[in-house]
Amino acid sequence: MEKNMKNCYLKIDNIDSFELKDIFECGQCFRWKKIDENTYVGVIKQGVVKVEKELNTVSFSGCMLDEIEDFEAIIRDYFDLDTDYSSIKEKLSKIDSYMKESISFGTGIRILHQDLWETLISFIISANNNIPRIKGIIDRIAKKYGKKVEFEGEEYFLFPTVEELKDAKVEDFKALGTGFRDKRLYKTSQMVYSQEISLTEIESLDDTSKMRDMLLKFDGVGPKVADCILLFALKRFDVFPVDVWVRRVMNDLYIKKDDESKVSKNEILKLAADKFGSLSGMAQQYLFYWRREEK
DNA sequence: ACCCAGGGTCGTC
DNA sequence: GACGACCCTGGG
Repeated sequence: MEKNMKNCYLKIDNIDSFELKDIFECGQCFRWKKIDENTYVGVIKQGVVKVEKELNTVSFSGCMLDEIEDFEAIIRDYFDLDTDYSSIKEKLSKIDSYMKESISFGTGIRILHQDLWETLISFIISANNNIPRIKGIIDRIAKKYGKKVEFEGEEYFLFPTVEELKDAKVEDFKALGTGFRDKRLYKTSQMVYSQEISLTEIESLDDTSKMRDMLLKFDGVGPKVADCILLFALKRFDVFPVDVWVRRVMNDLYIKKDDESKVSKNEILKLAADKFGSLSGMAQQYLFYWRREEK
């Protein structure tokens, strides 16, 4: 282990609504790896974390930056442990039988509270892309620019800080296999570094639509990516990111047009707002995961 | 070998 | 406000 890292450990008993597969494979995050059914290892902002679940007990073993003071606080925040998912699921289940079924499928989902900078870059990469490739690109960025951490005999790389990524040029991004997203990643990195748009300021806002307006100023951030950032990094549970899968599931279940590409986004958003209201983001994750995983 | 789609966005008309 | 282009990779 490196000198400026330290080992941390936390065990939580009687945990509710917490299934590893549901949390890590519902499409919200890209840096968690399955070791076996009961074990995942991932890289978060402050270090490498191994999560193991046995019955209703979850343990977290971390190799974390020395500067962190409260491992438990970091874990509780990242895994959204202070939100009552039982009551959310209960409310959503009452809406209709489709919600009930999607929730019973993804009953252990939690919306992670991920780092804003990392989420911004990750979801710019996600545009017109598939999940395995997105993961590969992020891994290569981390390996080239991020800090190396050794944990249980394996090498991991933290996602690079703004400072660590500021010298990456368009060609550097291109060389990592980002394709046409190279310019967007470069521009956005520069905008963040120069504080042309301040991430700290975005985080300090409480109005969701003002946050969205600021996010939309970054190159490569359109409505869908902005909503994903709002949901996965800024804990705005009222947003409803619409992608091909969500369009598909919403059309199949509720709108029922012959050609799903003819369904307007506004139609979907209106329906979601009416049905799910302030819990739209949660509903979106259950539906997305259900539709993608369930054949 | 060929075609298609993937957690969309951008530039142009 | 609609429409095509876009890097690359895996799967049919």
